[in-house]
Amino acid sequence: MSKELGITPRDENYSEWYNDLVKRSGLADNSVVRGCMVIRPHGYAIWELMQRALDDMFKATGHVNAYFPMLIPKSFLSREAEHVDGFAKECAVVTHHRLKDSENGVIVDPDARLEEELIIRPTSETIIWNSYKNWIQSYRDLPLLINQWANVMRWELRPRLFLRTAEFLWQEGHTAHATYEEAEQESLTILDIYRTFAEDWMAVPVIAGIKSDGEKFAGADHTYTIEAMTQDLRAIQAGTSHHLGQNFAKAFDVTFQNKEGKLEYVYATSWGVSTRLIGTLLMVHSDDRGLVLPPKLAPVQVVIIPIGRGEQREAVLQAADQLAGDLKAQGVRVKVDDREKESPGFKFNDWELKGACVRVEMGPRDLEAGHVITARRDQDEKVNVAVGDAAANIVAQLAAMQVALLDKARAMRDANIHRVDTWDEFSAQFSGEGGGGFVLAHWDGTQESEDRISEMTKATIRCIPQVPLDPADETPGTCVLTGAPSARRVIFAKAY
RNA sequence: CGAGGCGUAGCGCAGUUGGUAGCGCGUCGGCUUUGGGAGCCGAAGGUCGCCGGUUCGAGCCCGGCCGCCUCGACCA
Repeated sequence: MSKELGITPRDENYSEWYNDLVKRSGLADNSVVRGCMVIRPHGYAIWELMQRALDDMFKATGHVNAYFPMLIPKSFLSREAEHVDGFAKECAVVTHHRLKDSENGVIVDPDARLEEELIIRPTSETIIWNSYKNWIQSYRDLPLLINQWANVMRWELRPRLFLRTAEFLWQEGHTAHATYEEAEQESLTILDIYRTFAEDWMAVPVIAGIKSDGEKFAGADHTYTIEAMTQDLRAIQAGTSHHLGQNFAKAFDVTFQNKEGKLEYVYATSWGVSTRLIGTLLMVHSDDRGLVLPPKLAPVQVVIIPIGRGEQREAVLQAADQLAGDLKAQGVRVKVDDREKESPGFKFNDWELKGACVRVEMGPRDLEAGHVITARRDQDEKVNVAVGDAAANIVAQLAAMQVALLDKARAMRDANIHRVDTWDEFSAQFSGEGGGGFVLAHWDGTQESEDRISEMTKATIRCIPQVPLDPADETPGTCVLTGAPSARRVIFAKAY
């Protein structure tokens, strides 16, 4: 059946499954430009739902939105040494501002070379801090809590739809604070928003923690992250929140006068989540029949499929519209699929592919019996529901599904977290084709060990959990590679 | 940037020894049909990735180029 639907089964080839899923479900296409993607309406609708939920949470914690330009003077990138190192290899550069005709078609006009080349933002710290310099003079100007929704470009050599594209959509928060502690609090507040969003909206369980120095953001003092596990048992970084210390304030000379009248450099944070969240959502919940979306982020939560022709059709459609109206009144995103050309069977498959959470089948036989048939996307059974109870019942099913998806994903993840104490066990866990799950192991804290481990096993340190998964994980031990002392276990995994 | 694979109708693919370009799905028209991708009849649809070579003749052989996908090194 899956073959007919054009989706490669997961256990046959997981990455092909993912590509098929994205394309067949109508979320996105590859662009003619390598690495870029066309986000189609169904995919963009998911992004809009994500944006709304996150934006509300940012606003509720005192943030405001603004917009900064996409083009950044090349010189800005090199102000912060680590920052330029981190991004130099993947920047697109604007060099000219005019085209002209020639025999071979349109060409770049060599006379229109820019005096200073411009970088298409890979992230906006530099252009934003250049503005903050002008906006901040006094402690009264702080904190400055700004977010922007934007596109950015990182010239990826190996793109994957939603997971890693050259251009992607995201939000990036950039805040300025009077003290280190306040900036720390901000970065943790955001980390908690991300964790809450992942779990309560995406139904994706995540482990919040801090990145090792080797994995932190280029230019950050330290980086917090939320890490999820995909169905092929790899880790995926779903969001990051950085404490930038005074690095960017120093690079852009942003100082403020404190209450004592003394000049100080401000403290900064930056934080972001991207359209990668959509890829994460797919990787965690979807199956061989298509999208499985958590109700809170499903563009179509309920689809009603009227069955019957001729005289029957009119009555069925009327009943369908009635139910749709009842559901809409309760804030449910519902669609009546009244296409005449397609058969009911086609529609069942089509909406399973597109990830409608609850399907309602409604035909003459049901109307006569005074019920409708419902089917939850994450379950196999069909359930009869009395017409009078249908709206309330379906609303309850959506709520139950939201919870069930999180529970299922958490059970899957927890079953694939391993505690390992010897190098043999460790390397065995990551050998072979599988992702290997999350491995909690002791690490001596050195960059050298981190690099050697990733070289040998392809597994990297995903994070040091903020709260230990088990209190015993913070019992000192010895490094799984070197045997040197270690304060706590950290999470290793192969990552997207 | 390294290794492999693939470019033929909108999509998915076949194309034998070099001999007039095919199949399925979709599309369009007609009839019939609606409870898990319905049926029959008919029709439209092609720069065989591009350039060159071999040949009487190239989708097929040879050379070059371009693009895409998968896997590695780098990354949200």
